[in-house]
Order: sequence, then structure tokens, then C-alpha cells
Amino acid sequence: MTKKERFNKVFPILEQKFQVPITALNYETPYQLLIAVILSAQCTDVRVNIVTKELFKIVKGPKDLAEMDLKEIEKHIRSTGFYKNKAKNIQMCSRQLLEKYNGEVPNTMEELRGLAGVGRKTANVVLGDIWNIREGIVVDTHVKRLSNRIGFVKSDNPEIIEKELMKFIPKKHWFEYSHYLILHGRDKCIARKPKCEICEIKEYCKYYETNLKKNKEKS
DNA sequence: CTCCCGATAT
DNA sequence: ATATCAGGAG
Repeated sequence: MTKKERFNKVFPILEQKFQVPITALNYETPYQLLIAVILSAQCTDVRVNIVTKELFKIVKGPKDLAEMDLKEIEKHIRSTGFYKNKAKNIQMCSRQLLEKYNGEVPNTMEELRGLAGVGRKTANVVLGDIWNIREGIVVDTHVKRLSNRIGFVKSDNPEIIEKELMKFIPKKHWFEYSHYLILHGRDKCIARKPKCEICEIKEYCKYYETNLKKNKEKS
């Protein structure tokens, strides 16, 4: 089975399962989404939402973080991990927005990448969720894990994975693909103990195939 | 490549 | 105890 054939089997199943993909992060404005995504690095979306629920009561726009004491920012976001870097980044990012973009969130990959704490993954999420722009495929830890397990790629490098995926996934599905894999990764294809037995796409998954063989050899 | 780093499931 | 969580910067 080629990668494209495998994709054509898997994608409709995930599409049926998750329907319209929506972000699990809570926010009211593009600026708040940007901050939430920066905070979500190596942290569960659930934890980010707990933090932003309080933070966004006092942070409505870039001015609020630009002027806030760094220690106070750290105190608010501490439980998301990497809190010193993240505090510095979201404050610097807010100041950059005020200086360069009149306080608005820019809508190009290049401009977003120039902001503190914003890498390719964060930029892709903001572009997709706010402006519905498909600049690329969001490759986070879930997309990386599932793409390897299913058999779409063999790599740990997010940029290589993104390039490989773009070869056989139609551009119109790029944004949905990431969301579906992230959702499915949280639901069934969990990192530590994947629920292969009840997985909807197991018959098209190399990881399940390998496990089946191992189990049959044992018995 | 290493470091950043707390919370949670196993 | 250890792996893992919507990664990015130096």
C-alpha cells in the first residue's frame, strides 16, 4: 500500500470521526490565541486553558503584557513549564507587536516567525486558526508520533516530516490533517500506551500491523 | 545538539 | 522513577 493509498483510507475515517476540527485552546482574540499557543509548548492544552482562564482576565491585548512586571507574568504561567523563557517571550512578543504591527497579529509566516517564542509550528497554528491560511502542515509531537506509527514517514525531524507529508496530502487537507491527528493522538493513539484494539484506523496502521505479528508469533 | 521545566499518567 | 505534554532559542 502506498502512502497516498494509505492516506486515502485513513483520512475519511478521521474526518467522519472528528467532523469540523476546532482548537482545544480557549481564546477571545487573535492575540490571545498567539499567547496561548506559545504557552502550549511541551504542555497539555488542558493546562494552558487553566492558566489562560485567569491570565486573560487581565490580559486583553499586547499592551497588558508589554507593561506587566516580568515576575508577575512568571507567577501566572509557572505551571505551564519553561516559565522563565515563556514569560520573557510573551512579553517581548507583545512589545514587538506594538512596535512593528500596531498591536495587531501579522498574517504571514515570515512576520510571525520574527516574533519572540514563535517558531514554524506556532506560526502555522495561528495562520490556520485565525486566517484559514494553509502555509504548511502543523507538525507537533502528536503529528510526528502518529505519522511515524501509521507509516506515513520515518523521521524525527519536524521539517522533514512536513515536507514528506506535503508530497501526498492534498493542500486543501493540510490544516485538517494536523487537527485530526492531534485529536486522534489524544483519543486513541496515545504516546505511552496506544489503544490499538479499539482504534478506528488500525487496519491501515503499520504500528498495529507490527504489534499483531509480534502477538501471533508469541501465541 | 542542549537547555528550558512544571504537571500528570503509568 | 520515568516518559510525556499543540516547541523554540542559543
